[in-house]
Amino acid sequence: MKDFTFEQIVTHLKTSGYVFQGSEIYGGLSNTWDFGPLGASLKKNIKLAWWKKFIQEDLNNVGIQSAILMNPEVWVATGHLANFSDPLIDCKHCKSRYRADQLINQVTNGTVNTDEMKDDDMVRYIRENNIACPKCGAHDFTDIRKFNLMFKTFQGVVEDASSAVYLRPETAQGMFVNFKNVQRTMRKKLPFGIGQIGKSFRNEITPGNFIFRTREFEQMEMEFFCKPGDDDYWYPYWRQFCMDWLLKLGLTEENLRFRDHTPQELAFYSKGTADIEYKFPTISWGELWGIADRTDYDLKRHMDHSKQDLQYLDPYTNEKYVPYCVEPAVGVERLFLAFVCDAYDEEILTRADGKQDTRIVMHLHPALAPIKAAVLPLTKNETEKAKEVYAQVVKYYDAVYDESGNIGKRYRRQDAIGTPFCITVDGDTANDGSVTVRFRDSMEQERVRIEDLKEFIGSRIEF
RNA sequence: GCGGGUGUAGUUCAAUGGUAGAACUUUAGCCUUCCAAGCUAACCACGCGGGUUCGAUUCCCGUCACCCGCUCCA
Repeated sequence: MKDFTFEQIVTHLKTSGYVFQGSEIYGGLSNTWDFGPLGASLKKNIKLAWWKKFIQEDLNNVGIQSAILMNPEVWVATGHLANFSDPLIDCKHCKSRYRADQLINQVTNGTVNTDEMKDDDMVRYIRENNIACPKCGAHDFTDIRKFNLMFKTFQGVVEDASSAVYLRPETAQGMFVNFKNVQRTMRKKLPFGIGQIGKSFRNEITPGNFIFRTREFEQMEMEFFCKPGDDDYWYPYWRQFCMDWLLKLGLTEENLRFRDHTPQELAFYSKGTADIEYKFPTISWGELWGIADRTDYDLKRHMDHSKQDLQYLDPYTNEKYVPYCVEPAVGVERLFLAFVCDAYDEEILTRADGKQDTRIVMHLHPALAPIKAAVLPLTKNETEKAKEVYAQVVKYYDAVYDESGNIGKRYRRQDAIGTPFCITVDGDTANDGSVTVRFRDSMEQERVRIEDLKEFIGSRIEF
């Protein structure tokens, strides 16, 4: 029924104070985006909503905030330092780009084990076996160019190898390396989860689709630890929990689906991985949320490399074991985009004079709306009273005050940015102490006493 | 990174080898007063840097950014 293009929605976000191009006055910087006042508020609300359901309201779970910069050994342990760099080669003839290991695997049908090969070995293998470009058949490849997906920088004043550090490519490792700290200080028994929200950085080869894939992004991840075997219960549990959360916040069911990874797709350490995908306008299905059964892979790797014992002593059975872990990981910007795409609508209205005009409305869940309420004096006679009401409302909720233009225009402005409630102060307000609340979605109105506004709004932004 | 396309006010579109017009938006005022009305003003642009030229927004080169295709994933 709704049929808008991705571009339409992006334009609206850019022109209404949600998202700006990064470093715009300097001509921008590729694939960087800044969040304006509304975008920052929406992001904040998404994160609050996640934290509330996944951490605050869940007896088992706790939240942390770990450092972006970590000891580089962490990335040795996880394999990011070795494997996160793709060995890329280009065909000089037709300019196609391949991953050297995949090219060899493809041509040899996997009979050659590239895992053990170094870059030079692969280049030599390609040359000696006269491997041709699958596209154009030429035998003219560039050397391998390493493309490490981790951002590298230096800590301290000296830029040498010993001071190299990396911006984390995922927040997960902050949870794994703090497993013992959290378990001990919070006196946690299995099962329990550690969650966090924070920025991650990946030097993606191909970012794009607006804020869908960027090199700097924010993740909301949880590592849920349980007894080996119990993951058979918890993996589907969290898989469904994440979906329910999205539905509760108003995403359209038809635009959501699970995509379970096939056995061939699974990372070797994973017992199961499911993506929750969202159907974006124009760009269609894209991954929103990954829920993975990571077994004991990460903790074991860290045990090996750190020489620390990360086993859990089960107080009921006195068994010692390395917990299994289920990880729901979601990108904030992607969620942002999904919520906004789902909420965007243009309605055709017929005006009093018979002319038609278009109302842009963002039907965001009130819990997510960047501005909860706009306080509007009906005429300039009510500005003083309206400012008083505004001062009361803004103590509890994100609110704006607007007195410019006629009342209908001000309603429309709020519709376009997704404000669920407009509070209109009129001539009667001073006498009866009440205001008109106008609803974004239905455009209906209700009279509310000023002292009831806090509860009135509060009960409607709950989810 | 490679190939293809695009680049004029905040937005959507014009025009032009002699430095740009409009609509909507925004701001102020009048009028009206519960759904983008009307009137009067104001503000605002040739992505950036070179070259050719007496003169470049226009032609050429480079660069930057965005969009579409090849890889990855939240």
